[in-house]
Amino acid sequence: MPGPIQSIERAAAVLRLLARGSGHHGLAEISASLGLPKGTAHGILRTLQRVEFVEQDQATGRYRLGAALLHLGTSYLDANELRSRSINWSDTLAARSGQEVRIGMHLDGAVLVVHHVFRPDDTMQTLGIGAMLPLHATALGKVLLAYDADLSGMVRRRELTSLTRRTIVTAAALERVLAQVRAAGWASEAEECMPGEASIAAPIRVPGGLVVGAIGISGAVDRICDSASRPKPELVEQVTFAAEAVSRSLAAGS
Amino acid sequence: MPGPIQSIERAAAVLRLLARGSGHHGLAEISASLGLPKGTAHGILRTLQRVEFVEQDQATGRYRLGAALLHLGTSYLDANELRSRSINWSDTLAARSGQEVRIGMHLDGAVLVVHHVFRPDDTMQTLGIGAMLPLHATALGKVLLAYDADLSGMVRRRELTSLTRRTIVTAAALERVLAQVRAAGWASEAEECMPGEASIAAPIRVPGGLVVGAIGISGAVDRICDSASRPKPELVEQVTFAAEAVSRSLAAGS
DNA sequence: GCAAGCGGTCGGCATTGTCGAACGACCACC
DNA sequence: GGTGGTCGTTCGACAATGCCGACCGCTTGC
Repeated sequence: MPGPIQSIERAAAVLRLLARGSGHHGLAEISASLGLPKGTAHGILRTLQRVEFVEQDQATGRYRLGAALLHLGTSYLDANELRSRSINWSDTLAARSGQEVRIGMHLDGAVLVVHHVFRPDDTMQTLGIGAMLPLHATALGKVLLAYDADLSGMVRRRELTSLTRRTIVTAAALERVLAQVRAAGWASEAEECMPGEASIAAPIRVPGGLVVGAIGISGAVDRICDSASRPKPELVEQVTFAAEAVSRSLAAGS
Repeated sequence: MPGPIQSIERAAAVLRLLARGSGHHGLAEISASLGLPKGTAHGILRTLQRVEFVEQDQATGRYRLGAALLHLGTSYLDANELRSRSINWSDTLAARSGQEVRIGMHLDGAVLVVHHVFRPDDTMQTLGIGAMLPLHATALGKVLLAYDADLSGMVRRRELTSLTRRTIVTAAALERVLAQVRAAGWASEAEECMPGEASIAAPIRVPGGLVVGAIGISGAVDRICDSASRPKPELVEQVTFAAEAVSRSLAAGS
């Protein structure tokens, strides 16, 4: 792959940096974080501002993400085949299981949520589309790791951040779990990401077997697991069924 | 404002182009649309692909938007003060009026929807966050036009596309309506955007009076308007009240 | 009141991206 | 089954482009 364009890569790095911390970032902070001279960083920000990818706080002069990105993000959703193919089956799965449903795919060392169906009974839940979840502490993430050797290799070299007392933090333990996932064809997690919460997920494949995403349910531990702290078999069956249905739908469509 | 960076502006133009049409675009089409040599367009796309702002269809070689944009879009939402300040009042307005509520702001000659509350009774509605609505055919858009001279000047020089039989298509008629909006402090629309649908909106201001957004309700014509085809006064009052509440919240916070 | 930090500006230098032509793969149509 | 057209991609020479570090005016916090 011949030379990528430097300024565009830098602009993307600026946007990624602004996306972290969800607050306002100063020019000095940005240029220091990326190791760029102030003048260079300012030129990039000035240009991103012109195209409304970045906004500047009039009072403080600090920078934040711009409105044009919101429209680009939803335009991506409209064109995303994984999402459009899985919407119907997600609703079905949510109704049958009585739990909230998420579709995730890999992005940048994390799980990107591309679709989210609220739990049928509950009303107020925060919209999760576009959120990033940890790979090693969610059922969705374990599925993506289990079927992507490059990805699991990358994660193994990284520190596994502990989110609860139950989070898997050693590479060896994670590898054992991933082997189980590959053997079983589905993954689960109980209180490894959030106390009191558990989840189950299964892989979505394209023809040829490549795993492009995962579908899963999540909810209170006592709703997802039985008395022996094992995922309820009927829920596992519902999730794997939905995953296969979406995979078939991806294969059929185009 | 000294020189913007050419390649970044071009990359942004590519992304905007890909966002239109929601489908897959070929390299030749992109380079032709932007008036760039094929080689140059390819370099930009190659770089955008590296940072996952763009994906390429393995089979056809065509390009589409990438997953990283989804996360940037939702990160923008998290940091957007207009949205966070208006969430509570939007829920209240939806409950009182019984209609769906939208918060809009100006982006690139259109209305960008930054928040959306479903109609309380109805269940299945498509999520509207991130959508772009026409300025001249929606109540939200009329509000934004009425209080932004630059914007209304820009729109006046543009062809007003007709969406229904009732859409305002002449600059003179639009200017008359905008004067009424300024006089009344709110805007309405009936079947100018979609047959059978009507809407009411009012401006959201920051301290100093600058209009930064609009909040409005929309629904079936016979729910929004009375028998004389005029917006129901009690709904107008609820909308303007909500708009002022959000404006006060913006003033108080930060 | 001073100094340290901020965001913003400027202009010389050379690195960087631009550009048009050529390449191989693919498809569709004679 | 050739064959023309179109697709995405590569390459290398040129010079226009964007990079960079020093400098400016301003606010903020000692």
